[in-house]
Amino acid sequence: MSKYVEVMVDVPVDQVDRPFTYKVPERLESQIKVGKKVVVPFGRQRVAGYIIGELEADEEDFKFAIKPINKVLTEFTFFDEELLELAKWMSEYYQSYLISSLKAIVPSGQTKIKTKQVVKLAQSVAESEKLLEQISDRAYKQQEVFSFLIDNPNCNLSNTELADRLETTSGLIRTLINKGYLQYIEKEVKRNPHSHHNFKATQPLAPTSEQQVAIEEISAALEQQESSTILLKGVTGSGKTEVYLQVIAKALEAGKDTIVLVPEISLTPQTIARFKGRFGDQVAVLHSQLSAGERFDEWRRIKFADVKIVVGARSAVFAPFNNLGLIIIDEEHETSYKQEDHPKYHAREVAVKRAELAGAVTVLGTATPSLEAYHRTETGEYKLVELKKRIDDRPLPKVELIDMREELKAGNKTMFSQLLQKEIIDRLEKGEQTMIFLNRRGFSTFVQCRECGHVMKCNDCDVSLTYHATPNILQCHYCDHQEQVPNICPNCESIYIKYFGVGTQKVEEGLKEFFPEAKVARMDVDTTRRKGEYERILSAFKAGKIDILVGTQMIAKGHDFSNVTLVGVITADTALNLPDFRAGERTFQLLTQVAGRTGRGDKPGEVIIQSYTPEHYSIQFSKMHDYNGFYNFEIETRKFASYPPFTHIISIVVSDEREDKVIEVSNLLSDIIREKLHKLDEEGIMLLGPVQAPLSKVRGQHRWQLLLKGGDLDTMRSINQESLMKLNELSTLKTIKVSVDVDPLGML
DNA sequence: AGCACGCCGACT
DNA sequence: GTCGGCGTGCTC
Repeated sequence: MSKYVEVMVDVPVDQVDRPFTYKVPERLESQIKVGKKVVVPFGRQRVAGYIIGELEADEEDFKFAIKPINKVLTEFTFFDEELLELAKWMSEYYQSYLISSLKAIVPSGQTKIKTKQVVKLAQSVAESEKLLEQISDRAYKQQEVFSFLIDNPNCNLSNTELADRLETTSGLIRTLINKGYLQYIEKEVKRNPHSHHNFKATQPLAPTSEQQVAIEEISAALEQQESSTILLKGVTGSGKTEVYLQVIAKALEAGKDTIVLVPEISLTPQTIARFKGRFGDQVAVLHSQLSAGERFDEWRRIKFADVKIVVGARSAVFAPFNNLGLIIIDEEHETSYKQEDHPKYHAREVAVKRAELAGAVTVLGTATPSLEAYHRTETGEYKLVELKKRIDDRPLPKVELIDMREELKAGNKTMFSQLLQKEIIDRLEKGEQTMIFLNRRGFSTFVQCRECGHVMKCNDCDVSLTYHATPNILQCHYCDHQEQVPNICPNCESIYIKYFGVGTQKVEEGLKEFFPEAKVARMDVDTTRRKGEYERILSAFKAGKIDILVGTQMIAKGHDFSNVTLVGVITADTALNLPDFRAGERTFQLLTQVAGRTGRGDKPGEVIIQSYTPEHYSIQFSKMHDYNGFYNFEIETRKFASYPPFTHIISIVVSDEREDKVIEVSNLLSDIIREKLHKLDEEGIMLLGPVQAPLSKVRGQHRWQLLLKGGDLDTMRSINQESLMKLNELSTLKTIKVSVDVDPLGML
């Protein structure tokens, strides 16, 4: 009997999405463990892989020759059995390769431990003291360096650092090393991205009675020692974060670790400060701006050091804790929790699964639960805990709806309604602040020839180009392609080219024109691309150096500005016209979040929503701050049309540069699936399409789409998988890309 | 994904 | 006569 391992090789293709068995050479036996990264011979090459299983066997047990692994790359493991289990679940649920799921779990990029050469005594302190006397008094600098190290044997200084400190040269220290008095030792250094930050320590606040109830409910769940999920539905400004902080403290008391997920966009220094302020060094932060090395260091702190809490975006759900007790997902409804590339997982679903494996509690916090989450409180899957009141009983802001069609009829051709103008002036006079929200960046959303109607479009994507006034170009928001603004229509050579639609740049310009005395700033991807810019704008706003802040989604998230008493929404309907069954939900959530930015101080807030379809239920219910009204309406629509949460959707997108091939493959695949559905007599599962995808071309890739819709996800998945296998057998067009998304969030 | 094997067109 | 086109198949 000898030792063998099962290895997933780092080759993400269909044919090798299964473990391969390797022999463990005797010299490596002690290093073998599930979760370690290894190098193995694979065909004629060598590839990296992860150990996912160990076994004892005889050579004769195998029908084929077994090769030995070449190398074990790390002393530590990248995942334990629990995370491996989670990866397997993810691969199955989201139909992705196991190696892809493993790579999603493991820290990406650099996984080298950074070391530096530090200068140490070559002998013990006592012996060194004797040696010191041998150094001639003429070499007084050498004596000085040597005695410094005798006095401070535990300092970790490199040659140059030591030379700096003692005002000498690295050559002198090298002499001491050559004489055998000192030596170099490799020492690990940890990058600490927050070392320069000082976080002000905070104490728990006295909870309101509602917060107290929520804390008790969650604490009770924590004590139960079994997995459960709680939806914490709290209106904006109701103090959800304080509830998080206090239940984390409970988890800490019980010796359990906590993962806090926040949307990427909310992972700001202020957010981090709230957690570090309460729990100090027990908090690690994982965010996308960390370099690969910093990220790896934080990962190691979580795995090996005494970190108990992780705050991070989506992928922090894989934080390598082994005593997980609590997972908090803030703003549970946020779409950024869905991973865009394979495995296309949703962090909420992964969190609930991980909690199940670990016996932990998941808390989903939001003012506007996703239909999925709220529906599960009705089915009893999740427990519902509510915070209905704002802190200090502050009222929710008054919401005014403006019908922009009426404004136009009344002769107002500007993008600001009469009321919005009046209220902005009022705020400027009172020295209070205004936020103006718009979901489109750029200046104009499209550019059209008035003569022939030609719209300037991106060559590689099926979208119109957005005009950006600075730096005066047309830009594609899907592929970042830029081109010059034409003087004449490329189609009919007319000179009558007009800019339509409103973007943040245009709003900013408009505000400066209307209110020349006001200080106006804009915050969107374009103005915050440079590092630190985001922070700078927000702190200037907070400090009152800006009267009116214009922005996209970015300004809608979680910020707490007590002097903001007016929020304007330029057009509420931009998302409503998208071909997406979640359009209403998106709009309701967005308007509610935006409205929540005001009235957070002592002064009451006001919201003005401009719309061309103010009668739409999403807009009406958000005006009333009526989540339940919205939910009841929306859930009926979903039920009627068989949409999630009553069904699951699997989206299959076929793409290639050659549209005819895309259509051919789509049709073939649809025939295969339809035949299977027919044979299985699966009436509960529908196949829609193939149709040209709503976003029919991206980066030169034509896209056609098929949708499987039904209640039985397991069956849908197996039909899908078998069909794709069959497609692979039948089709000669194996280079055409087919991408599967289980539970897609958007239809685009 | 790589990489080799394998069977048909234009060239040192 | 070969060099090389990319179709097909395999990787413990």
